[in-house]
Amino acid sequence: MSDYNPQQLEPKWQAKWEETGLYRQVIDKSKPKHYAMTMLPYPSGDLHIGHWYAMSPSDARARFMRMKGYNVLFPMGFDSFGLPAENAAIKRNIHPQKWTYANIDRMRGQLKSMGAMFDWEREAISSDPSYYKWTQWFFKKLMELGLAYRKLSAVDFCPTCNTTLAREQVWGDDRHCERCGTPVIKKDLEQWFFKTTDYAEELLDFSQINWPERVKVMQTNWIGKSTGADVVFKTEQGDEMPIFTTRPDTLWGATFMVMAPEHPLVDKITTPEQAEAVAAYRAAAERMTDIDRESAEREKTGVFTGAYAINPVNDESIPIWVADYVLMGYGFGAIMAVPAHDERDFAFATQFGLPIIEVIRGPERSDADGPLTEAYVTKTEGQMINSGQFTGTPTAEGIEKVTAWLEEKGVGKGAINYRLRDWLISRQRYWGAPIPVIYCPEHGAVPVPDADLPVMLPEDVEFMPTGESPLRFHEGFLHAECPICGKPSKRETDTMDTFMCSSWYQYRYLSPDYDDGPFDPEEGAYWLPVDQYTGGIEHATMHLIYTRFFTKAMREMGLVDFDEPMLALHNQGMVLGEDNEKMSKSRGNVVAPDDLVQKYGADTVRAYIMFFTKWEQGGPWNYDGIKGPQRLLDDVWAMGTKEYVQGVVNEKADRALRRKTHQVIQKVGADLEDFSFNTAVAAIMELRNSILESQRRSNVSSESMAEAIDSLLLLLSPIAPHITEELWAQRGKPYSIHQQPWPQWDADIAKEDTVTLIVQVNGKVRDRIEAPAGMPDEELKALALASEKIQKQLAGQEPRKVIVVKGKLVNIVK
RNA sequence: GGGGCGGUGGCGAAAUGGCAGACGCAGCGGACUUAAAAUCCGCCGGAGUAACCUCCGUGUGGGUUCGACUCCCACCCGCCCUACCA
Repeated sequence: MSDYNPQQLEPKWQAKWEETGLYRQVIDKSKPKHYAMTMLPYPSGDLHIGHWYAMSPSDARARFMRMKGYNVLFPMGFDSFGLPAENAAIKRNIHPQKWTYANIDRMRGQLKSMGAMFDWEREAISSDPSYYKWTQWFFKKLMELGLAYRKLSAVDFCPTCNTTLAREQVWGDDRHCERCGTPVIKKDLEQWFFKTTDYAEELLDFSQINWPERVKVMQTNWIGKSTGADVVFKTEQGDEMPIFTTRPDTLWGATFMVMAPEHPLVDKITTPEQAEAVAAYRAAAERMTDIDRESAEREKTGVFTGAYAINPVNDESIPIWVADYVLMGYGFGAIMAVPAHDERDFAFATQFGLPIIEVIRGPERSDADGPLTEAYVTKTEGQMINSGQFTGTPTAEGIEKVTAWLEEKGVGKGAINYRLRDWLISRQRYWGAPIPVIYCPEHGAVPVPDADLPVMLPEDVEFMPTGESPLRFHEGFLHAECPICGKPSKRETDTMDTFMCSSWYQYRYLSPDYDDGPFDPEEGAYWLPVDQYTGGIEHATMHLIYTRFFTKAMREMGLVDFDEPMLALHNQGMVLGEDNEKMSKSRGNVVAPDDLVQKYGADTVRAYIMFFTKWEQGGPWNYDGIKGPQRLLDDVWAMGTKEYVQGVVNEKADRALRRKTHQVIQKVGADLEDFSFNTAVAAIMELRNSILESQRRSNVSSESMAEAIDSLLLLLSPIAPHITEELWAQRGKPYSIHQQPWPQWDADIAKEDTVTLIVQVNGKVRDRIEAPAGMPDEELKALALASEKIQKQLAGQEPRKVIVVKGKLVNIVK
């Protein structure tokens, strides 16, 4: 028997798998398909332990499904456009392309060392012209559908990355850039957007997908649906001033109006006396960052415009103020303020001495209580007061009745608002897919004809952090002819958000070389949609919303006939450093998978990753802990290579080993089914322990021993694919273990023949009695009552009640 | 402020409302060894006890139940998301 040497046998089997095309995944209509996908990496340079943590359990799951009889597609690729490549170019004078593709080569090699079942012939690389041609084609299709448009607006801009960002890419309470952490600033720019808001309602519908509750909640909050009414106020001069409110029942309590500083009507309505103050306030608001503006703790600021609006429900004149707590980007950028029933309005009214009129009253309050000390905001309790003919109406009913009445009067209507914003996809960077548009002085924004796709990224550009795309300074790229009239025109020099590339990669995997469309429809008809997606929670409101939007848009394009891209989703957690902190080079707590593979072999690393914590939970790495799985594989190697010498067979021991074997087959299958990798490995360890004991005692038959070992190898093969393949071969079994069916378990063999009956008195365990399995409840009860210990507990008392839990437990209530 | 997730031995963790701590790491004792590592055997939540055993124990306090780590309510702590969205 030679020693277990993963460094030698892992590359050997990886080569054999490649040579024999073991993981080539092609259409096979005789089997049910299973499209499994794990989020693709950005080629940052090195595969880190987080990639292993995300990918190797996904691989084990895909392998398990394959053994269960599915034809499994499990592809891999690279999300290879993006800022780090360009930053490397600026810092170290390496071309982004060179940097990216060197990293891809390196990481592909590292991925192969993992021994995953990726079909590399389906590899998709988003920065390949053959890929981004179709990213550009999608852009054009979205334009055709009216789902892409260009708009001048105040957008989020990262001064470090020198580019605009989508709303989803601005994070945290200080509103920083998702990539580099710099607080963003606002800039007025003309940018391309996708109309994700067109699908807001559909995106709230999760009925067709089995996704984690957490992700659904995050997306739901992000989309932020509010139901209420649009109400048209008029200024005294007669300008219409629509507002959105979720509380039309509080209209009678509106004591002032507030407009966002950017509101277009501000200039028009401001009186000459107030003009200076308003102009100063607007200028100050403009200079302020979003952090200042959106800090909820900050005291409310604002300025009176001198103008008044007419409340359509009672014709009262109320002052119009400008304040930055009202945001231009939501609703109409103007609100009616009801200080009695809105915390923000209450704070503002208090600050500026504006009147507070109560129009909703709960049962616990009366006039004797004096003025309100805080806003009363309940939507479910209370009834309307001081509200004309609606006085006395309960709140919930009031909302409906007032809305209907507004509609009747023609001054408002029921309305829904979403917090979701359209997706800003323009980036002022080089290393991305160019937006395929030419600006003609006569025809405006003209899409590049299909025949001219892809719009190639030129290689010879200057990398300077100017805040504008380097493409703008590339004369050859910039100048083009209008596709319609041929007049000298200029190309769009912004590139697309890389989330655009990753919104459709699951389709490109199907046929990465296909050139008649984004994917081969034949492949699509078989494999789509993705059955099981896995990845980190951090993409809940970015990638996972974008890709859902994209699939819905692709449905409009007639490319797919389903509504959701990924039917099931499972999120893994995050591996932390040994110090329980997020891994980072500066903290020096980074775990290097290459070193671990070098030292222990990929199988041990995989097994430990799956064993050390609940997958969705994650947690700190522990270098000592890996010894557990290491010993497991050492033991497996020993039992797989050593000849078992059968001694005197003990029937009971023999049955016990077979029972354990079948119990573990059942357990591991169920655990892998629901991503419970840690308990699956633990169950395999239990089987290992039983086998070792049986070997020590030599008291089981060779057949039972062989069954146990062969089963263990099969159960372990999705987790540790190399060692199991090697031992399978050494045991004279046919290549490959990974093509074997998942072992069957037999309920009769798995069944215990005795049970430990737990006897409780008043819920406390007082005795344990060995009893034959399958004893009727009545007999169990008798057995329990006959127990000496129980008799002592009862001390002659008659039990008040006896509860028998089928075949398991008797609880005697004194 | 709002929403979500979590809190179990020294550590990572297990437990369809039914024996809390499976499985593993570390530790302790022993065997082997000149010695160490590796390996093997045993112990391993706390308190008491020579021992059999007994009592206590799943963040805290209540509740439901014959029975609660598990369900309900309130609170404390940690992490994540969100944050003047009218």
